[in-house]
Amino acid sequence: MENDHPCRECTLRKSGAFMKNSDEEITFIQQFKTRSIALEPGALIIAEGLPSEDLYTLYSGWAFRFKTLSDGRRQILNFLLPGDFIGLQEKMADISPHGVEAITAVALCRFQRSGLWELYKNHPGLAYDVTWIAANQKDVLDENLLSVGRRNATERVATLLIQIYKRLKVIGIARGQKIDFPLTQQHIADALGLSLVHTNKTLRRLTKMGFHQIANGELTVHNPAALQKLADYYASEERIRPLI
Amino acid sequence: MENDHPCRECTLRKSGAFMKNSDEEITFIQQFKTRSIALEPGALIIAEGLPSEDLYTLYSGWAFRFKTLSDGRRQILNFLLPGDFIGLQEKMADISPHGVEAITAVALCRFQRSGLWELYKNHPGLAYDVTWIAANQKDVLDENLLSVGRRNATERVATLLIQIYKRLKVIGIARGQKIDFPLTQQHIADALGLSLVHTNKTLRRLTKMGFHQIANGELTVHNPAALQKLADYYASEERIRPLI
DNA sequence: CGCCCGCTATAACAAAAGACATAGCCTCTG
DNA sequence: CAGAGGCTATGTCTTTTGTTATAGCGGGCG
Repeated sequence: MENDHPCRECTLRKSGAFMKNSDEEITFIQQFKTRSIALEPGALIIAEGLPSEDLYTLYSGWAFRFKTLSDGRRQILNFLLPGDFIGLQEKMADISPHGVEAITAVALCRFQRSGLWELYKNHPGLAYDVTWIAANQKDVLDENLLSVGRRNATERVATLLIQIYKRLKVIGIARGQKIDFPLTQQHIADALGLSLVHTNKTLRRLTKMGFHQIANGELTVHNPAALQKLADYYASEERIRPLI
Repeated sequence: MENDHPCRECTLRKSGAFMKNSDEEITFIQQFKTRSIALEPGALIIAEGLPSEDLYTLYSGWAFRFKTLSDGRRQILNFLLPGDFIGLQEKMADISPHGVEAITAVALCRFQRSGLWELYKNHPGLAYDVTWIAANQKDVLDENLLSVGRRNATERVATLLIQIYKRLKVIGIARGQKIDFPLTQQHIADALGLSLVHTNKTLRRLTKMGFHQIANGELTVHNPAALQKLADYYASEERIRPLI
């Protein structure tokens, strides 16, 4: 499996959504990367409460981070899309305080834990990028916390749809107003702190009002601007970000 | 105001809750620090949606990060206690996606924006610490998102009380089962995604059940273990963490 | 080919949380 | 020292969300 996806050829890198790295940095990232991994839909990438040795970049597919309460209630913390970095906090704390699960089939670039320190010592630019990524993930969580804490069900669902739509658009895997959409209503409910039934009703309502349509694993957003207004969602535009 | 709190003498550093730094690192931090700032209760430290130039460490007092929707609904993202680093994400994105407000009188150590790059270039250990801090803040947000998304009102309030109690205990400013507690019920409501009235009723219920008492700006936790169980809150122990 | 299972859909009812109204207490201030 | 304003407290009623039950659709598999 080695070098099946050389970083220099990385299609994500070529999408224009990510910052350019120097040749030297790409060489280091390539060497830092130990292998590629392919996993089935539903596979557990990191188990909640267990030590986790590795760092990953999600190369393709969808995944999510989650936490559960002892009686099984589950909260999805955020969705992971291509280009997202996985495992930062686990790296820092030995035991992962949350799990990570694949939604679709996913491809991951795996990095060795020990290489991180060398990255900090010899590649301050990349080190800065890692912090950038961590801070960015925090912003995403802030936005989710605002949704779950203060938006009603309709606004929450609208926010989720528009957020994902925009994230996919930036990395260039949207097709006009259509995107791939592998989430089940249960995923959406768990991410928004709603029950499955109420999520279903809310989605139906939005569809009836003409905002969107979900069919055959595809989401169509008919009027992104209107949806955004309904959601009261005006986060700053997705910016060009680092890719490790 | 310069050097009114020399880092080498920092009482936080001496509390044992934070990682030791080398002499050289402390010298750098001292030089990185431009001044100390004292603010009144209620002061706005960082405005939502405005550029923010600076980085801070909260030296004493309480503050909180927040976001608001356009109609005024406010979500408190997390509370900031002594030793917490402020401004990481703002640094990364020029415009702060959230505000920071003082609850009590606060003292802040201010750092110059430009120094951060030098920190990454010449002090990889400290750079690593900065990432550690960002990742840790993410874990705190994860926990809050779990609360707001999946815990009921009683569990949420219990979680908040026990969390703050433990955080203050670690930095050595608890007095047995008592801690200073400057939060109003409105702060608690805004942090937990509840209405003020419902927060009040929930707090009363917990007090009547004998779990805690709030009076004269002090919180007494009568039975931390029982409260923790009620909250279904079993986050890993607070660990020794870096201090910049 | 038929059955099971995962997912969506919907109705009826229950519970949790929110909204509104009102009151009391305390501190600050003119 | 009287009034205003911030905070806590509590009752009543409304709304939102959750729960339980049931049904249908479609794909995968024995």
